[in-house]
Amino acid sequence: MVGRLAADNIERRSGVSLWRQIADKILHAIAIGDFTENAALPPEVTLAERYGVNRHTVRSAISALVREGVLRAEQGRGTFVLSRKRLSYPIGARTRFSTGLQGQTTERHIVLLASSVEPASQRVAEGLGLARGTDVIRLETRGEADGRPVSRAAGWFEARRFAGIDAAMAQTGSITASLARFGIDDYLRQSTVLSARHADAADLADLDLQPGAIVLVTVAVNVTPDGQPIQFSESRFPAERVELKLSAL
Amino acid sequence: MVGRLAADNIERRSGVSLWRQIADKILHAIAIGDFTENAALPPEVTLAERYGVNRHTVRSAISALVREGVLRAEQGRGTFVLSRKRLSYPIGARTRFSTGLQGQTTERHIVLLASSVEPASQRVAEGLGLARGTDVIRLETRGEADGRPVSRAAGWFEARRFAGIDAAMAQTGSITASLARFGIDDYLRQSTVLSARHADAADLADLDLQPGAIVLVTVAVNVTPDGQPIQFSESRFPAERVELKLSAL
DNA sequence: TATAGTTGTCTATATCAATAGACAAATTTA
DNA sequence: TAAATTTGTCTATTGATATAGACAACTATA
Repeated sequence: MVGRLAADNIERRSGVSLWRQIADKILHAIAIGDFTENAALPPEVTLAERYGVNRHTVRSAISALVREGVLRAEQGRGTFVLSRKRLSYPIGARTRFSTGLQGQTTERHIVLLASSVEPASQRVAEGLGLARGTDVIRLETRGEADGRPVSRAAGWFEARRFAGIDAAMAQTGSITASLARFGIDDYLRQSTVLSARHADAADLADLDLQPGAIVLVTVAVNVTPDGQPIQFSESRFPAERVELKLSAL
Repeated sequence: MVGRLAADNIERRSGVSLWRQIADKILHAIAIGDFTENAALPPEVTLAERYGVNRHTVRSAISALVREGVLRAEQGRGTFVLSRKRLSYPIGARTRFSTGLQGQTTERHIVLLASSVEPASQRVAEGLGLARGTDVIRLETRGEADGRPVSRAAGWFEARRFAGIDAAMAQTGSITASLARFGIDDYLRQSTVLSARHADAADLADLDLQPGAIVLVTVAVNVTPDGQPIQFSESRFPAERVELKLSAL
């Protein structure tokens, strides 16, 4: 059994090249587990027939995925799958980065990329229940699991109340631990809004993606158990590596 | 104020044509509310400068969106926004199609596209807690709001227990009402797994999308209040028209 | 009623995407 | 070892994408 790559479904003159569409299909098949790690892809000629395209077009798709580190091609043998199934990232009332991926990865951590103080934009102010323009601290972070980037997030905190949270984050590598230093032992996810779009240039660089990739975007507010907003965040997840599992709240 | 279309972020030789990327950016800007209905887009020359492309490339993007019914171009005057902000589709313990969109739309309904009886696949069987191969009824539906398709779903029900649910659905146009005929007055969302991918040919046709569009995909299990699985479903939402709002359970 | 600003159309050219065919190079199998 | 299978490379051709420039057509306004 060679995996279930959908029959045709290829759109011409769509603004998306055929090789990119085929690469997406292969990525998706791997992501949902149709190909296990090290499994062989069907030969190029077979794929070309299945999609109704020229063999060279299939080769373009494959070589893009080889560049991305998803496939490995071996002359005379075949083309093999390197990456694994998508990670399942839980989202619920007590969404935490590290605990959520336990069991699926051997190692995970958060890197603080940058931090700054800035006046709250309209949506940040709304989310945190502050006046627009109030000083807030922005933390830019990247989540990594087994060496692969799995999330890219910006978090905003009221500057007056959480002065120094950037330093705490740099030290501890954990939002939860950093908030604990400000007397916050527990917090809940109040709201999450979810959307998807093509990765932009920043996403491509931060998450090590190739052009044309899709990112899942969550915009969320975390509150203390008594309902006080403490964090507004926007996170981006590479759709080809991560799915979101909505857990009971 | 002309709206905040992101500065550049255009990727060349990415497999996605420049005009498609620019169309996506305009769609996104409209979707998040940067342009209100009837607002004028910046002139073509301005957009071309902003993205660092030729005016003709911008025109390709715009004409694609005109074909999609998102924009209206008027010679001598400008190009104007027709579509509105994204709908916000709530997902929670009591996710229901109709009630969820109340207040955002004046009209919404579900169309039954097709139904069939089939042996349960591995994942359907797992979701419903049945043996693989058990007969299940599949209902293919499309959700529409104010005349625009907003969702495309497949739902699976155990055939023995819910014999005739296809007729009920055709009559009532409501899953909730159909389940009521089988003595199910309440049901809860047990699990939801969320992902995103490019729309395939079926999605394009069913949801009236253009190639290159992105769909949000949810795979969910609904259960009775005492935890008995009754429905397994896979839904697809056009990311350019819908965002998902995860509500408290 | 000019004039400036905007979209629409045309021609020409260069580059990317896709097809077609042939054959080389490496690996596995009979 | 020979044959079959599979990936790698090359040449050539066609159509879609993107750039460039010029000017027409229409609208609003000074």
